[in-house]
Amino acid sequence: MCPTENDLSTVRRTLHRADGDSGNSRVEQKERTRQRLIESALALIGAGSGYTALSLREITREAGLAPAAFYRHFRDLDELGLALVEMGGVTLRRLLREARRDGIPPTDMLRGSVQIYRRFVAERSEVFRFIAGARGGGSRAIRDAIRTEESHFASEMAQDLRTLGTLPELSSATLQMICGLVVTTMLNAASDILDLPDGHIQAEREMIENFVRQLRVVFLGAARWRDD
Amino acid sequence: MCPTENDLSTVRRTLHRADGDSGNSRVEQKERTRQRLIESALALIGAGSGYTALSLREITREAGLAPAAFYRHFRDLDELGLALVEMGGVTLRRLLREARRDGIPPTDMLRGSVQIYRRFVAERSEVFRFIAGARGGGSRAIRDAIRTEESHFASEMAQDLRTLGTLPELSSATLQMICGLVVTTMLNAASDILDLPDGHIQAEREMIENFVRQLRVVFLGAARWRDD
DNA sequence: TATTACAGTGAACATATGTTCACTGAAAGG
DNA sequence: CCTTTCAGTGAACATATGTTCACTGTAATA
Repeated sequence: MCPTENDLSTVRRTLHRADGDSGNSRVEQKERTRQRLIESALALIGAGSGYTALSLREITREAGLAPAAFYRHFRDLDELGLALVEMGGVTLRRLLREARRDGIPPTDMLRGSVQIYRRFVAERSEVFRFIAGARGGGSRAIRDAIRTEESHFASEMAQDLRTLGTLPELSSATLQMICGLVVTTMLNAASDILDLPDGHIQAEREMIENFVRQLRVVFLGAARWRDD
Repeated sequence: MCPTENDLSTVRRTLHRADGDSGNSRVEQKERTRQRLIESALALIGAGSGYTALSLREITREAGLAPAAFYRHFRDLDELGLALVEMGGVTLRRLLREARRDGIPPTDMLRGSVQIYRRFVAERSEVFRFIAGARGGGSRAIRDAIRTEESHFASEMAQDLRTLGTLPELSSATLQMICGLVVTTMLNAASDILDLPDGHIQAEREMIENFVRQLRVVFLGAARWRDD
């Protein structure tokens, strides 16, 4: 009856979050299985099947849940897809952050950035697989969401170039246009890299080299650009 | 009863190929329904559903055939997909041919080419929808086939630039690399154009303008490029 | 402590799918 | 003319899918 008791136990549960992993409250548990669903979807994508080939039952099976449980977290597959898009967005943001933190190699800044990117694509390959697959394939809503995310990424990149003092005479609009070009080139390269027969490091080298050169062309053109 | 009668009718059918459409022989008939299957697939893609969402039964239904008839023409859906890729290839070749025939507008050759391209995308929208959708989404075999087709297209384009005398100081390898960049930019633009909410011609204008500017950056960079 | 909210279950449903098989009818060819 | 070939049929199959519903146990709450 004493009102403090329940408060205390609640608090205890809430505070114990340090040991075990990350909480036991009801909402936390729910959030955790939601994440489990998302990660199961990513795992399946990583295991080969494209996003469009994904089925609700497959995902819940992978997550160890009954099919009906899916509806407690997402209205339909597209909603799960949108969560994946968002996850793709944070991955890209992390990429930028990391590139910023590492600082740009003094001489060959382009090749350096590409190396970081290459590592990122390899490490979070499922995410890039998803984006590459759903960018043209998925439902309308998902394609739009991906486009939005790409655009945000391009803006952030333009902002970074600004702060870095690269291409100082270009207008913001032009910078944005150029970063858009860079982004599509990046995503296209990711898709190519992921489809490389593994082992053939020579083919990978060539592909990366081609990628670097394409970016060089873009920045060469950007430096030459005159707004009017 | 008279033996000539059958022969005559056969001959009549065979020779009459001029009127009606294109023949009645057994192989011709088969080829025609094969085409019907391909076009049904394209129609379904045009009507919204992505290539990966296509089903054998859906296609035969659209074509007015029993599901089992499909196997008389393709081993599985992927084989039909490869036929679609090839069709995409000839579409791109036609694009180049048409651009060549029309001749390049003296002053603004880039904007002119983009206009031709825009028209092509609009007219054969289903083909471009398919390519955009299957480029990242479809099965491994199909993605590879599309990549091959893109590469051929890039080569042919490089060849054209050579004959046209554009960028004369670039090596063939460099030219190929640059055309590769142009091709991915083109396909990306196609996918963007096709997703435009129709009616909004202002949005289309901006999108095309952005596309033109991106290509301008690429060619500006190409002109600046020095092989070493 | 008794009540409520609700994440997850398991069974059932209506529908779709790919693939098989023996078949039919008409064109092709000896 | 008689036989062979073969594109297309229609029914059946095993399997998959999305969605529903009444349910159960347990955490939250009052």
